[in-house]
Amino acid sequence: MPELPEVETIKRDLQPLAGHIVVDATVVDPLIVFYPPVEEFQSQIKDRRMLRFSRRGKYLVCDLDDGKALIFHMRMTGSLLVSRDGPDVSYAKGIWIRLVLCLDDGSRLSFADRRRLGRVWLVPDKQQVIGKLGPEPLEPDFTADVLAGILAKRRVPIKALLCDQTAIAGIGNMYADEALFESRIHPLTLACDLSRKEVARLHQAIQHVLRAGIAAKGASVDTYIRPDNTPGQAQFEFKVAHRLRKPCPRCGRPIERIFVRGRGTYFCSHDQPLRKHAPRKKKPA
DNA sequence: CTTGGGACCTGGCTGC
DNA sequence: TGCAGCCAGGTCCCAA
Repeated sequence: MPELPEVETIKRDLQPLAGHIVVDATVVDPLIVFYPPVEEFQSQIKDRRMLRFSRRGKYLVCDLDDGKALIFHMRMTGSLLVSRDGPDVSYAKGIWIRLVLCLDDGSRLSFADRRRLGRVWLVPDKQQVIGKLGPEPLEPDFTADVLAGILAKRRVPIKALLCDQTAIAGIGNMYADEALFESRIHPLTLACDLSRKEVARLHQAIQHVLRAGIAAKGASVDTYIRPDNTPGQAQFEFKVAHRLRKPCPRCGRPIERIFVRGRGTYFCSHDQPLRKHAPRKKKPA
């Protein structure tokens, strides 16, 4: 499940491809090309130079020399793979290649996606795709005050809000659970009920778990793999995510799993207690 | 504004 | 052993 640290790792791994030209494109599975229609996609991407790779939330953006942008979203099981010599990656066992871009140096950039939920766009204006995203949690302007502003008045479980891409970009199920554990906040706490102290702790924790995830090159749970076909290591550092019934690193009690807005949520009910909602202030008459 | 459900997908897992 | 059915969760969309 590529989230911000995984997509950031992919982006960094793809930097060597910047400056290369797409000499041919093969859409193996038309389903993943969301825009434009497949024939147009294939003709429009051909002979374009890839200028630079960037990341916005969980989206990977490649600016092209004609002003358009090639955008990928991995959703649950997507990955980008670079192959230079040797057999085509599409022959590797357990890899589901949906799109292959052949580059001018003979290498290939392939989009693989087991569950076919991933998406690829080729658009003149990238804002069409990434325009509604919330702030980047690792940018300097994402301060504790900014986070407090996002949480204020939102009567939504904090876990759900952390995963809302229009509120904050890039956080998904795994890193939301990790950030809430680190800041000792129960996932069902309403966002508007968090104290100033808790918001400050959460802000710290969000940045810490994301940076740690990037440093470990992402978490290889399920199918996430780096473009060079090596796994990330962040899953070994998780304290609660995907650790059902394993001991809490703080208190030793078993990690539990509940559902918050339909999403499996791992946490420690002892270290992340649910306190009563703050009394709602009555408006002066 | 918020919640809930379904839809999209497939392979790994569970249970009979 | 085989097979049906459940489950994972990012995003969108519709209904209440």
